Amino acid sequence: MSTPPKISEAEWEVMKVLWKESPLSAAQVAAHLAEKTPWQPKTVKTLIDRLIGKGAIGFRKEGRGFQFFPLVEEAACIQSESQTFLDRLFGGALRPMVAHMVENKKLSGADIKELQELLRKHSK
Amino acid sequence: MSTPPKISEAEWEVMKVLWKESPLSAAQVAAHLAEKTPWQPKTVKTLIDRLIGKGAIGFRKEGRGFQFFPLVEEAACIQSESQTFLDRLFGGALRPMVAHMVENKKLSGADIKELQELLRKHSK
DNA sequence: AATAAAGGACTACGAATGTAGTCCGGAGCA
DNA sequence: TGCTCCGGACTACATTCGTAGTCCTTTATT
Repeated sequence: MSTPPKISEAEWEVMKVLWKESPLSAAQVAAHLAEKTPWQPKTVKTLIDRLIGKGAIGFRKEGRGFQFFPLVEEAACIQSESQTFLDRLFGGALRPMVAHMVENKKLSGADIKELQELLRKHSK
Repeated sequence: MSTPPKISEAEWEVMKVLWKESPLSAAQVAAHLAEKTPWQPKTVKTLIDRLIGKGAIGFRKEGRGFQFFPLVEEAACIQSESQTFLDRLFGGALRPMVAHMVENKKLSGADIKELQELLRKHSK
């Protein structure tokens, strides 16, 4: 898979809806987002159009309208966004970031155990 | 200091220079950035102007020119950027992000030890 | 069949961003 | 003392983003 396109903040919300459930019509996506945001259906449609332009989602004619679905994987997008973010704030250094986050966000005991497990596996 | 202003990607580079060493003249900042980026001095000056407008840096007249210095702390900026980022990509959940990063970025043994230490302290 | 409703295509428009350029005033040089 | 050059102030301009609106066509309804 090629590099995922740059997805803006608002567009990301659309992608999250489609990653959770697809294909969906524009109206359905708008309905999902209406629960979380104050966006008008037209706004959502614009975001969808732009995502199509970026190659992030695809569509097919289905009955009276179109159905939209992701063309890029969530994991790949997270990957590239995380990379950009890390480079920007920490020059790529993960440790100070995790330190910061561990201190400011609470983690469940299970989360911590999983992280410790991850670290143990990678410490060799 | 109140909430740090929103600092764009290019502006962030300027801040990093000033956090490392300040006060500096515009020309000095431009010189530092010239090593890392292809930006013209005028471009750097524009970024500095915008950062002043946002209240992120301050200045004082010093001899023939101005000296610039940060008004916001690096830690505070990192804090707020990290939060935005986490909310956007992970709905605020730290674990999947760290998992992703641990698997994709290599950490030094010392980094891992420090992280484990951090987690241990927070696991209670 | 005429009309109303639903959805897609195209247009809008201001703020932020990346990336400079122009013009002007003061400091130093000839 | 006039000219030149550095740095500061203001201006420029294409893109992207957020946030919609308008208009046209296709479909369902009476």
